Amino acid sequence: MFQIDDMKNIPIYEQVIWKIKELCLRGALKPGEKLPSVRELSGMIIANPNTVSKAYQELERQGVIEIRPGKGAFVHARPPDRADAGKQEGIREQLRRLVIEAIYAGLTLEEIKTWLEEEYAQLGGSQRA
Amino acid sequence: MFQIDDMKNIPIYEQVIWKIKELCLRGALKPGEKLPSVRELSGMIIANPNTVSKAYQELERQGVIEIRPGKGAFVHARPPDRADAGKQEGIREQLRRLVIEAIYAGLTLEEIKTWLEEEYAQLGGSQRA
Amino acid sequence: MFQIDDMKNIPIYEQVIWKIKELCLRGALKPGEKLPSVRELSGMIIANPNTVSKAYQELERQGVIEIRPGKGAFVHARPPDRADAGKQEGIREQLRRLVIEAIYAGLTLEEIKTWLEEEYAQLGGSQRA
Amino acid sequence: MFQIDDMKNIPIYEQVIWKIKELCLRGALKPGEKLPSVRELSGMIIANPNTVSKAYQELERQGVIEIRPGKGAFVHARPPDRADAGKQEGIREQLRRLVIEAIYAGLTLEEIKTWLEEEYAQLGGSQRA
DNA sequence: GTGGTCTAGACCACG
DNA sequence: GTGGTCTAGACCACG
Repeated sequence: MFQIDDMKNIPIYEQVIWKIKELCLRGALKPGEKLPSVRELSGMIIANPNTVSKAYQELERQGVIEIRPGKGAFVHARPPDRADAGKQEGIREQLRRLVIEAIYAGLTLEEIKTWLEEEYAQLGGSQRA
Repeated sequence: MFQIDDMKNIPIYEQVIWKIKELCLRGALKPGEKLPSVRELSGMIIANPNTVSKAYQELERQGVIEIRPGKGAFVHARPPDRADAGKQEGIREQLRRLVIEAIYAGLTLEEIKTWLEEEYAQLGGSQRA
Repeated sequence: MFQIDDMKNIPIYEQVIWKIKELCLRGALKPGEKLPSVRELSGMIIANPNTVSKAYQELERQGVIEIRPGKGAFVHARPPDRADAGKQEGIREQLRRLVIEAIYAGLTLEEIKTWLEEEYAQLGGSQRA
Repeated sequence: MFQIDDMKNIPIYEQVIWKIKELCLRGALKPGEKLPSVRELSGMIIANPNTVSKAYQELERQGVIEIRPGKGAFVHARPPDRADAGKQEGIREQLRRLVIEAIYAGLTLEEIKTWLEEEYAQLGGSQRA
């Protein structure tokens, strides 16, 4: 569930951030639910508690979770649906680079679109749109 | 043309790589065409020659350009259409993360798809697909 | 009356201390009046009795209340008007930091002064000054 | 200049944040100016580089400085003058607590106002208002 | 038991 | 030389 693949050059704390966001979107982690403690999770993924703590703090800053010191970390109740213009532009920039790489990898527009739909569906996007 | 914005924490050499790939895909740089020399380009974008050199070497490794020692760097004739399974999986992984961020930024599937199509079209993808 | 909002990371026992001091200053708690027992108050605000007990002990240390073992806690008769030099310096330090944050938040001197006057008035400061 | 007094219970990294903000407001650090490197500053104040780094990253997040990895940290060019409603409410809350403490320390409204004006003036607030 | 802070020290990418 | 990441481990406040 919290299995982290040590991917190539992607910082562990970012992988933790993405994994938890993914679990929240899939509904595997529900609003109000308690996350594993910093120590528990660091033990599970064999990482340093500081690394996990850094991920949790960034997740709180992004409004995904809420940290109650001494109590633990909890999935934030209010769903994240703000439309941040700056963030959206950053995502478009990422998309631009992804398309460049995709074309060089021999992928067609249709293939990418299919993947996109699959990933969106797996993240429960259909419930939102 | 080779204008590099020092974007948020993206290494300059990666920006150079993407920019040259983009220009190749758009047809602004044609197969066989000579690229600016390392010194010329580093002067244009006010970057360290080592940085540009690193970008060129990576571009050659990826088969995008060819470096002929003493002659310069040239856009590779062979069009980029190989299907690298490992690379494709990496792209899918990128796409997964992009979708997670997009949902948290309040974007719908349709919006992302529209962007995808626009970016693909701008890179001359229609000629390939 | 003793409603405690679990504010952003401010320890509950400190919130209790401030709330009781505020009620004393406003006159809602009068000199000699009996405070709720530790158990009563911890029940009201849904907090650990240890937490409330810690707040009461700190309030006694500061001379705000008096704890008579077996009898309960009472608002201290002696009004709080001693001039503690060390404490005043600490307050000035707090003020310095507050002003820094206020300027960065776009507040003007006049706005802060107005707030200051309002807060002072609400705490019955006019009776003293 | 970067002297940090190890105050009672205030985290070192927060003290660094305040000190740098103060220096920026006073004009001792000018827009575009380079801050000491993480290692330099950590040596100056006898703290761990990680602690200074944490302060710098928070300062960047707040828009006070800009970190260019490999280059250093620089005072942000655009002045911070956004009016964040949430932040302003937090400041008012701080002010409320400060007034409570001030009254218990025997300070009058006039004394606090005078301090406020002095601190504001020292931070170059007159240039803004 | 929980998260927060901090140290000491290592290695790495970028330029 | 610079900041970024990470580990190992310590101590502390809160409840």
